[in-house]
Amino acid sequence: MSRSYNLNSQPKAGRFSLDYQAELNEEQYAAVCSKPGPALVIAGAGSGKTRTLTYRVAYLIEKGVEPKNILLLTFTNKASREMLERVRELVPVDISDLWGGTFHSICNRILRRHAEELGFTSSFSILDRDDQKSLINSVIADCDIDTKDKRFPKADVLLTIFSLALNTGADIPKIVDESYPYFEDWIEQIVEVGAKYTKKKLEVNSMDFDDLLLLTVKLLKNNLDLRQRYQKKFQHIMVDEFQDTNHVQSSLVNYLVAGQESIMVVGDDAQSIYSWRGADMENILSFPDRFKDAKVFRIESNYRSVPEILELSNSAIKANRKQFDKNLKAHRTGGSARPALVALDDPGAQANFVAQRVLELRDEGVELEEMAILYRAHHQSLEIQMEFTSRNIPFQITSGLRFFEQAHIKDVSAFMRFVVNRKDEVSFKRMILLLPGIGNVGADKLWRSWVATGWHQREDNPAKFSDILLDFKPPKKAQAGWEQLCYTLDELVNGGEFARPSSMVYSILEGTYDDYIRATFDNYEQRKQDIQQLMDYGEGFDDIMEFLAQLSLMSTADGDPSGKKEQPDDESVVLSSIHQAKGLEWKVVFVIWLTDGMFPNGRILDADDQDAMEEERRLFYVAITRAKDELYLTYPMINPKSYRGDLVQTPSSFLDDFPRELVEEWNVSSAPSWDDHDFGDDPF
DNA sequence: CTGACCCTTCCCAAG
DNA sequence: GAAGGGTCAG
Repeated sequence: MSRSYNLNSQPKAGRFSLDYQAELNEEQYAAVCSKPGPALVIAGAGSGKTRTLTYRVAYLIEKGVEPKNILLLTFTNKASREMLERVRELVPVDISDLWGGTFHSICNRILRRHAEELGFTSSFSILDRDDQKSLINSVIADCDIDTKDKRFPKADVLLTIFSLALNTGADIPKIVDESYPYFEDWIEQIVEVGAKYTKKKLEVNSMDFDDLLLLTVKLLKNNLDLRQRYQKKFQHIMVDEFQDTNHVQSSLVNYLVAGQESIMVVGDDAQSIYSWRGADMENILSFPDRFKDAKVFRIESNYRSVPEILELSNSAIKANRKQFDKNLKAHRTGGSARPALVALDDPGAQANFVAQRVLELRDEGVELEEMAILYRAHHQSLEIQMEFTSRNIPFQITSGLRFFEQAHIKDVSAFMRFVVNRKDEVSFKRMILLLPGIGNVGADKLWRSWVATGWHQREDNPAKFSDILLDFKPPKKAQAGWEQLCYTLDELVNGGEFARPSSMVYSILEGTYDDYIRATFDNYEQRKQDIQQLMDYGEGFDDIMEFLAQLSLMSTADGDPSGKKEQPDDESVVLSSIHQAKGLEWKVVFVIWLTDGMFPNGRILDADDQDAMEEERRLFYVAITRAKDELYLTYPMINPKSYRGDLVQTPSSFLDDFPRELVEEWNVSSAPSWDDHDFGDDPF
């Protein structure tokens, strides 16, 4: 497609009638229209970061840069979708071959093309945490480690260690030494398990999330020709949320940026909240050192929040030592009330208050989707969910579990993953473990039979899976189910050709899985509905590999895949963790559970780690800067269900970081007739 | 060998 | 307060 862009063969400013000077402020304009070359944009919360990036893309295209030469890296699918959408609105040019997406999805795209170079095939599976765990457990079993007298770290802990090592660029002993000194005695075995785990992943043609990044870096590092091709392709690279990049992501960017080419990174050090997955603020702080001619742009006008909220934010973050000094200037004018600080009796009262206030605000004309409830940890939303449900307040929640990670979705996917990647031991076993009479041992035997046929590493598909699999000897009890399963697999691959994704899901459900969920789960209907949604989502795909990759890469924040669950007129309040709320904004924000131990998190308080505490404070900063018009900070004074035993809660120490006159303290404690309470006398 | 049941453990955030 | 892990009967 050499597209409409060529209609005007002489690219000229103003061609799209975009008036950059009118639509951007001075600071944004300087960044958007800067000359090619390395650039660092320090953009405070609510300063129009997204706007700056999207206009920059538009500007480049207007200057004659072809979309296919642009790479736009983001942290969430949502952010990438939104930005591309906005660029489309700005420029009358087909941008479908602009590469935009999360680090993981871009890496996935690159790796699908060159997987063979690394010993994988292009149909490799992507492992989620659960898959990783089963794989690593099989590795531990192979390692002959005596866990009797001394406790060996569990799969979860091992994975965290491996991931941290990889994402920070340190080696495993160093991580154990620094963060897990009590496993000192096991270092040798941990390293061994790590090495075998890596080997195993290659063997079963599967990559975990870290591999997607790491192997892309490896590919570019080892293959000069390929590296130069991608460098030439991506003449302009833009990275959003750069403060949250880790070591691997940073080297990836470095490999992609060729000497003179243009890179623009955007970020805000005050919003760095991902150090626990290896994010290193040094990446943004030292950017000017690594790119010698880097221009630094600062965008400090805040368009989002009323001055009262902004003043509180500025004040709250000041307690941190490690930060670029900055003071966001309010662009909006005042007139509204100060943020509310609300002490409640207990979690139930807190939920009651939030629900009550939400309803009142809706009566005042604020739409539900303009309100959000934010919290430190997912489980803190429990009472709110119950209260909203009982009051019929519609809400949407980004839970901890991704759509794809739900057991029934993974079960169905296992069938598809196996036919696509026939080395995928994890999926094969998951699939056959569903049959009654097959346990770990039986599954392993059948897997060995499969490997013995050699079909796992053949390039072509068998015309019929049943021709091969029916010869196997499953346990007697499982025989009937086994046969049924073989015929289901035949439907997924007709004469060597993959069926369409949606019809695969259909075959699996009708062929075997429906019986299983009916018998296994009490919420059969719900689960069946989810699978039907999966089917609908599959309609949008022709290629099964792309479908599976998309499922794995989809995050919780992207919601369920059908995208049609919420009708447009069905507005709802958002319940979200603060991490997932990053980059978003609402008119009204409630930050709940502001007690020591809940937020800041208890472990961090106990550990007395200054850096961790500062990150926690940045998280608080992110939370309150989401609010445009109204902000409510709430906390329960008593937590009867505290398993730590601290019945009486201490208000969050973050609340001491700012002068009390910046908030309005609401007194709503134990009014017996709370439900009838009327806010008529309150300042709102 | 499988699967049910009881007990311990862990409750921080995500692509 | 749930979920994964270990134990033991069938």
